[in-house]
Amino acid sequence: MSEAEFFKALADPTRRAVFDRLADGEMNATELRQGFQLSQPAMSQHLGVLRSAGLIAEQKLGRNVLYRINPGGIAQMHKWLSRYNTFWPERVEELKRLLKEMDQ
Amino acid sequence: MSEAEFFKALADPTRRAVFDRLADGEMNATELRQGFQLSQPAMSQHLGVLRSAGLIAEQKLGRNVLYRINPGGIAQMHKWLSRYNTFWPERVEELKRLLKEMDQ
DNA sequence: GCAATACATAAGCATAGACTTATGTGATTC
DNA sequence: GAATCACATAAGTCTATGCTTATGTATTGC
Repeated sequence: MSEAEFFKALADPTRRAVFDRLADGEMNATELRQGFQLSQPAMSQHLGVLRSAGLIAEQKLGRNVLYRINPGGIAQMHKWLSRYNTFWPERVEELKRLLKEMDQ
Repeated sequence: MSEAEFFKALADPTRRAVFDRLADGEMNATELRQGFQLSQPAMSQHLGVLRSAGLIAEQKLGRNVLYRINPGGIAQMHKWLSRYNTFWPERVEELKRLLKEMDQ
């Protein structure tokens, strides 16, 4: 996993959609493929890229493989972004929003 | 500027380096090219991509064009990332850090 | 154990993208 | 106003990438 590999991984719209779908809950490759007009190998390759980038994690369960979001990947992105915090004027508003959200 | 075009724009290591360099202060294309082993058109094309993605802004000054980071691009990235805040365990720590930083 | 299932891997193809050289365009300098 | 400067744009090349079909490899069910 390189420094900012997640950019290349998420540059593809299909992989973004997969990632987004996994955000709703862990899933195996076959379930993930529902709704996508994609061959099984294509999905497998996409999952491989997301995994190499550290964005998702996998867990073998029998002949199935369960995929889920890897929180570390999210943290990586936040870390990268934090370098540019000074350029983020909405920062204070966002903080307020997050804090309010956390109080619920 | 599409939904998440910034991913494709920053998927390229050269463009990330350019973006990073602009974070230190606004610069024109010729100054930006210093230290990069790149032809002038290549740099111009990279800047075009970053601009289309909404990551940088440009300002014509005579025959020079001054480039700078577009804060809106940073905000866009944060907005995209915020969808996955629930997967970010370091979130609370990060918030604390930001708040402490803001107090200074 | 044999067929089926759930995946990964291999190989090939077609398009996208990053680069080059060549050229165009507007601003400056003399 | 002619040369120069600071860029953008055009066109072509080469590699990366996303897809396909074909095949390999565990695991499960009967």
